[in-house]
Amino acid sequence: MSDIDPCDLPADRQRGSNFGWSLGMVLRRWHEYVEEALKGLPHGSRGYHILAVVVHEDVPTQAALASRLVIDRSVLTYVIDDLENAGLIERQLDPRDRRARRIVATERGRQALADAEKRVAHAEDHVLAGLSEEQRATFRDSANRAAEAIHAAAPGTDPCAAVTSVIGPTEQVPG
Amino acid sequence: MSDIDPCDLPADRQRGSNFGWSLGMVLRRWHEYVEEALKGLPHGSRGYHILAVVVHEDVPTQAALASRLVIDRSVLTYVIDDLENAGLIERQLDPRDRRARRIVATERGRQALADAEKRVAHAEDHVLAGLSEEQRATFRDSANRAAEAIHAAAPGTDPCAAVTSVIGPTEQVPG
DNA sequence: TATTGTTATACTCTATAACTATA
DNA sequence: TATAGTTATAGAGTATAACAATA
Repeated sequence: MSDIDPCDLPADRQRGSNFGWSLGMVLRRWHEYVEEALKGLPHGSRGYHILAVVVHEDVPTQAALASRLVIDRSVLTYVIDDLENAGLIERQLDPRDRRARRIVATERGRQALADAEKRVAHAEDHVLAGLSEEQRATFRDSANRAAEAIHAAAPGTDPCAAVTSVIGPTEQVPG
Repeated sequence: MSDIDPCDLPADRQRGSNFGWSLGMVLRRWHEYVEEALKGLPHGSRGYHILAVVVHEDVPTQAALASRLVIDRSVLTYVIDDLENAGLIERQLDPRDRRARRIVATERGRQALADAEKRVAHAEDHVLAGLSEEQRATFRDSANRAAEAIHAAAPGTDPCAAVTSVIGPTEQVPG
């Protein structure tokens, strides 16, 4: 905790990881391809994620939806505005809690999602063109698993406090 | 090319991919952890990526460095400014082309990088805590492979034109 | 007093373009 | 004219906080 852990890294990690850079590259390209593929869907990939959860999962309120997707509720407001204006979802009032809004997809929204899912699947295969089909499947699966673990570990918590105890607040620039 | 490809998706992809969301989750957490771990290094993870390439690879000019990392040269300018002010790198003049600047690491810069690499490796293991050690290694490797393929396929090209021909400019919102 | 959802504001990144000095 | 590097500006995306209605 006080010093830098002199743990032995495997040889291929001695010379520095570019994992973060690689992830950024892949995500950037994913974004470019998917935004292009989802033109016409309000807020593109963000609207897609929201619509997918609304259709495939049963989320009671807007707040729960925001928590599920780890986005701010103030963002959710205007994305939902535009999805609703496009006729893809509806805000339903909860008679038991008049503050809450339940978001449900319209038939048109379900169709739009089905179409979007095909497009996204195609785009993703092109983004991961450097991998074999089997590697793509494994990569997808690992990404989902890692993300769910992150989400489950700290659903809305600030991770900085935790990591400080692991990494340690030592000098950064020697000299 | 004209219609939506009715290709058969595997069963686990019928109900929609959350791959992009997952990648975003992982990258966000990576960023949080690594920025925390690299406090004191100018520009955090971005300075780290640049320093790593400067130390481990032989890049002749700033422009080549920007191309290698796929960042804008105008961004490179001020990051390099701060890395240089911290004494981690130097701008060397090329006697054969007085416009060009060759970026080289100082001894202090190499030490800072070695320290940063240990911290980043630790942080990454925590980010991927949901995966086994073997899965982490595979995931890293796939990310690097996919990113290099993306970089090699279009080093500086706009991918939108290409994807349009693949996805097709069909209707997005049915009705 | 706490929570749901909305609105308004500020801040950070990034992309873009203008500028200089060389070639 | 084209390129290397620098500087300045505008836009998008995000985070934050204040607000009204309800619990």
